[in-house]
Amino acid sequence: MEETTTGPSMAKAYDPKATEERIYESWLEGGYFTPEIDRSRKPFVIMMPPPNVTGQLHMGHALTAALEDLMTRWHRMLGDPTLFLPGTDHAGIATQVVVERMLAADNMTRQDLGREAFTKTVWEWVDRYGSRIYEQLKRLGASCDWTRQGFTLDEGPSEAVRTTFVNLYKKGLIYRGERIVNWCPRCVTALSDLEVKHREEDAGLYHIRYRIEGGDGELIIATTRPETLLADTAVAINPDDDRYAAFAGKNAILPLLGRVIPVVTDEAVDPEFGTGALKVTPGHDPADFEIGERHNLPIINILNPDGTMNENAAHYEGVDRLEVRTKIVEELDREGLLVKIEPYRHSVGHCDRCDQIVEPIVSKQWYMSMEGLAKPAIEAVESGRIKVVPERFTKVYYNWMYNIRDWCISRQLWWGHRIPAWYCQDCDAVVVDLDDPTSCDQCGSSNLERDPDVLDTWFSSALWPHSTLGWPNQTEDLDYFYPGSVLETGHDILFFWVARMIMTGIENVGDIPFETIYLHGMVLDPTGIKMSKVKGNVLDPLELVDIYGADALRFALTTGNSPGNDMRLNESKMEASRNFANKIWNASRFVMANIERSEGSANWSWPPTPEHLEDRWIVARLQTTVSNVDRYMKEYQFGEAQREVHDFLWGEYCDWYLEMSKIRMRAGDDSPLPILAYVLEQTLRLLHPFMPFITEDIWGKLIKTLPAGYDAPSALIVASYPVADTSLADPQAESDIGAVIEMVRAIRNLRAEFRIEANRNVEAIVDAPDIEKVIESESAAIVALAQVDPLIMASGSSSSGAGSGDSVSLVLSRGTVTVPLEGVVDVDREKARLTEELEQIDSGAQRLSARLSKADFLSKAPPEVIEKERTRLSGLEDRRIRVAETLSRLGG
RNA sequence: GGGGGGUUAGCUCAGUUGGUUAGAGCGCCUGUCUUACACACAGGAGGUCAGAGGUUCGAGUCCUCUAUCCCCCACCA
Repeated sequence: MEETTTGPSMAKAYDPKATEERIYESWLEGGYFTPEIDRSRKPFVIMMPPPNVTGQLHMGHALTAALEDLMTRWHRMLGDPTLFLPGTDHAGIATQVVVERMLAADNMTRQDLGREAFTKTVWEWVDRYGSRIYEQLKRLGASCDWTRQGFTLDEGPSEAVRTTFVNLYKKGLIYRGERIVNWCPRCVTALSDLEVKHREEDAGLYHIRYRIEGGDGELIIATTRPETLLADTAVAINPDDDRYAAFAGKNAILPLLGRVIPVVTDEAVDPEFGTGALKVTPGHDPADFEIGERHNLPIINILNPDGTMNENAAHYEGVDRLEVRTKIVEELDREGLLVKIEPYRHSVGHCDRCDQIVEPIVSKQWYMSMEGLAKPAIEAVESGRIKVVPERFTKVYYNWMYNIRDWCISRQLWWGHRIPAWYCQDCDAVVVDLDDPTSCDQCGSSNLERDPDVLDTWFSSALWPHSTLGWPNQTEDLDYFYPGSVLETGHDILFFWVARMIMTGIENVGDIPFETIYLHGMVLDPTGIKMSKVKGNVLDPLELVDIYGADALRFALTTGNSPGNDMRLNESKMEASRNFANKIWNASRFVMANIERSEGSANWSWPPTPEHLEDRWIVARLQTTVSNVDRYMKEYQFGEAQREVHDFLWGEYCDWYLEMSKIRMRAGDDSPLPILAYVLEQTLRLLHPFMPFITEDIWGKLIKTLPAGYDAPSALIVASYPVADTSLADPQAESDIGAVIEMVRAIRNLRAEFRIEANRNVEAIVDAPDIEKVIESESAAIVALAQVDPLIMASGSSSSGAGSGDSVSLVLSRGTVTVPLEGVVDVDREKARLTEELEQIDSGAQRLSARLSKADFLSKAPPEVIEKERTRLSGLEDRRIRVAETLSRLGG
């Protein structure tokens, strides 16, 4: 029997676990995630940044998914054909490192397995874990088109990679060159500049003696990497440095090895730094490499790929370079060649993936020439064809793009897209083609060997917006869905990914890949530190989903979210979000239980016409909310849009309208019910992009209770998003109910202040001539909500009650309410309170009248502002009179 | 060395064409298990919007400087 009052299938608290999976299944069954190509409509397209194929969902993914799904669902409800395309990245180094680690547990290396067996092992790994991240995205409610999911190593994207490589090679924009690169000795591969993270570290600045050949003097050089002296091929000084001018053109003798090396002069040497003399190591320092080129210096490489010294390092062969540093310093010291070691803090490059210190080495790698590609990509943003949200990141983008350097795209890995270049073993030809060549196109030899390297994993990511749609083939998808709408991602991969997509998109397809770039901030832990596995401060999104529900996690991630701004996530935000979900649940339970209790909805007209003042009020408030949400959504201010819905639902619908409706229904008037249902129905639509599961679940229950003529989809996900109806705006109702609310609050305030027992009603005398009718028509609400009994209108009574000292009056913006409280009012205290209020009114009025008497203000401020201020002032003056009257009645 | 961002209530943060007395959540204080919800309800305290100048009739919001924290980029050994 209790069930009839609480709804048959609704528990007292919302249970996400019992709901989410079932709802997601229903969406999949409905096929709502797959758009229908409709040439008459512009589609809304988001490509999800592909997570690592063997990865696990972390908070960054959760934020990405929440924001992207929010936009996707909103556009779907706006009626746009909507594509949210999911996919995964083979993540070259990252994945290879994981599998290598697994092998290491069995004391195996990838070399033990060999290339073929190793890649097979990685593929097994991918087969095993490749769908895990998809399952996790589904748990968050991401409404991705799973029929179009992609993987960077799939046939299509691979064809795109090869086509791009071949095209750019033939245009001369991809080339092979021997130059200095960042080398990770742990990953045993070259890295791009972006994959090197610089970090300040305390180290030493070693001052070493280099004797001049012929015994006439010495040069003392300062270095942070003394071990590289083994590869020195010169010493350099600034041409204008008088101190060392005598040494220019002479030879120095390399310490320990005794090699004779020239002393060269070069502008790059800063006389202010260290001693002003520089050891030149073209093989292991980028700046030195350039000096070497200018002076034709030989290049010596002293490192093996794994970071140990090679045969060029004499007696240090086989020893790791960091160990050599210690040893060589000892040796120099023994030989009297070490002058001193200064403590020195400088930035050291580390591998982005494994954090090992990277070493610059000279090696032959493949490069992509960037300047020409960057130009149209810069133009696309400058012209506004691509919009960046927030706008400030355009500056960061330009800075990088204008100073862009060629991109090292080859990696000495096995996991990835193998470079489609063959080297003829009988001549020096390089064959690059779409199809695997069988013979050399120069000499005809069939003795070809393929380049062993693979491409940087970001090469395939860069093609993502078009490779997933079928490019290089002219597919219907490519034609319809390209360019995409929004590229949403973290600002940390603006260069790695976003900039490169723009460049390759324009190059390959001839058009920008997306119209808007939305960059979100980082998710920080409760103390403001970026979450990272290494630091162990990660909150696991899936664990939070288990505890609070997916809706609560998504809602928490978009609470107060502002584009580009980092945000901290903590449990209290999760709780607040869960509580909000529960609030909706219970309000819905109330509405549905009452529909069931009454005769049902068969006789309702739909949508209902609000007639009662309260109904007109909540419907008008709904319109305001709808139009605010619409504005915020269009401006990508999702945090604000969400707050708008939250505040309306909790602060107006639940706190006031629902409470007011109870009073009418208790009196046997069920006319609020259609309005309750209607506003709830609209609010569920508004809220759906932010909390998809619970809104869909309630929707399914609610629409069953609506009248037969009700016409809307059975699934909220494809219902239309509310549009503000200006004919329902009602400033009068907003103002009138606003006055009623103010009055109820005033009386509650007095009750609390004077500790009136909960069950004791008070008498209230209302003096508000201009809204007397409103108060009378709302008397039932005031009586019930403020526990007033009786409610006396001052004009209709002798106002005798208001004359006694044992009463307290509150002056409101549109009237006065007086509550006689015999025996509880401290007259002196009350007088003090009123006096204080009078002072506040006076100071406010003074400020206002000062402003209003200024000629400048009157002549320069817009008329509506002046009018507003005038109204305010007259309001204050009214109040002042009423407060003063009350005070004088108390004998003050 | 360059660039960007932050500094608003005890805490975490909103506040986007400059315009009433600057908001929310959490926390705190006082009441209440009032038949939707104690994951709740009612009431309350709490802010010279980092500091100093400036522009303006009017500044949390625009400009300059200062302090402080964070992030990014950069081949100075």
